[in-house]
Amino acid sequence: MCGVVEDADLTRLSEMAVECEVAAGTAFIEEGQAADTFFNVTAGTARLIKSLPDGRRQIIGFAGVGHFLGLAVSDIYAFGAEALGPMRLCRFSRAGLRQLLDEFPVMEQRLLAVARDELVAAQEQMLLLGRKTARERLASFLLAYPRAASCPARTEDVISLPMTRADIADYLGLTVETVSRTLTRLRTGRVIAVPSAAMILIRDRATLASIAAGEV
Amino acid sequence: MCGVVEDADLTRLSEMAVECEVAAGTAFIEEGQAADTFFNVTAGTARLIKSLPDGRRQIIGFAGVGHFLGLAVSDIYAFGAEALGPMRLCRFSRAGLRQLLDEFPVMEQRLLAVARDELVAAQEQMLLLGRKTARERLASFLLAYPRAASCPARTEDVISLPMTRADIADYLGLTVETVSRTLTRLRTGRVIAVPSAAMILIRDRATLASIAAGEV
DNA sequence: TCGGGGCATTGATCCAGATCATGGCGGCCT
DNA sequence: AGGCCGCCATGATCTGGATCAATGCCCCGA
Repeated sequence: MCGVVEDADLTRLSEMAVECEVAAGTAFIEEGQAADTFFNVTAGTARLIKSLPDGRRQIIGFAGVGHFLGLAVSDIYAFGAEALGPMRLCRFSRAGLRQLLDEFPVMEQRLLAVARDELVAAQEQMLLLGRKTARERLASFLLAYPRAASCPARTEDVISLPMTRADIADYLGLTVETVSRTLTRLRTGRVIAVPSAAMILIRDRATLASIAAGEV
Repeated sequence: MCGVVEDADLTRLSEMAVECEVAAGTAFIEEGQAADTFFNVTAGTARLIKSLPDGRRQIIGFAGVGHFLGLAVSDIYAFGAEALGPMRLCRFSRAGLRQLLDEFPVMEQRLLAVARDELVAAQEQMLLLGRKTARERLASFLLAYPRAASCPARTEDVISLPMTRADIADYLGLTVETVSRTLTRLRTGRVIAVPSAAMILIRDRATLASIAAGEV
């Protein structure tokens, strides 16, 4: 689970934290390992991954600045986390969380609100993964990602993607090839522009929204 | 969002509730409508549905006895709910919830725990919908459904299904035909038995678990 | 400036599961 | 008891996206 808290609490939190940096690509949470610590992202973005034994992987989300990671339900991490690029993290013990929650009861409400938001997002993603076409998935992603990411793009219609095509594919339940082809078709259809691989411009938001909703 | 609370709170809750019955098939929560009330299931099971404009639907979960429904994040229901069979419900105003939470601060913690459990389940379902084959999806469903449902089957290996094949299909992101064929193959392979359409026996749990994990 | 390695794109072919079509069964209502 | 209707099973065919296979491009380091 991950989420955002207010600055006031973050200050108090930081007193209990150990700051650390991780290099690009580092897997700093491993699915199935003992969940003794949790993290707050202070710089960079992580991909959150669930895997099958044969290597198939599903990215269940991306965690940007401010998000909490590793607040597992059980004693074991339900998913892994890997740095998309260089990251900065604050590391806490789970005991520290209990202490903080006792100190700031309002935190409980905040965590609940965050969990609900994530649940809503997860339910939307189930609809996407279960019933949408590749084209609809990409359109939905391009519309929803900027909101989900903590650092929105420079303008409304410029999307800066810190992840690779393979990550997008694993997030949308597709293959790299299909993501690439589908983006090309959206580009050909003048719905988006792709000045560089990591940057996408929305040229026709209304059409993109229609596609995302399955109306085209 | 839905979940289970303790008897003590349920007693207090019931003082604020309006009991009501709904017939099989009734859509008692409509996706997109104003979320002014919420419900607690006291008998029966509901399917929770998200739909696309053209009629495609994804069932995001099943809510059995004890589950809360309609605790929307926004003022609008994020998904609909329909009775699988005749149901009994307790109806509350959202104002009543605020009142209850103030009265029992511990409720907040409970709701958080419930939301987390559902989030974990939702993430597991994302892996299923994004990356598993039809066979793996059915195996996972047969193993996970009895735990998710509040009323477990008579014995460990007997699963009683209150929903149709179409519901299972919409839950697993498949078609009715694929669900039917896949169950037939599992039956032929002696992994399960299907004495009647609504009842499934697990004959080889170990194999079913291997299939669900993607090892076969 | 050049070379190499990791992305990304694009093309050709394949296949799991969707779609289309039919028949059978079981429960329920009259 | 009979008939009807909704659900389930199964067969035939189709197809969106996966898989297999090159090639291109960009960035970075020496």
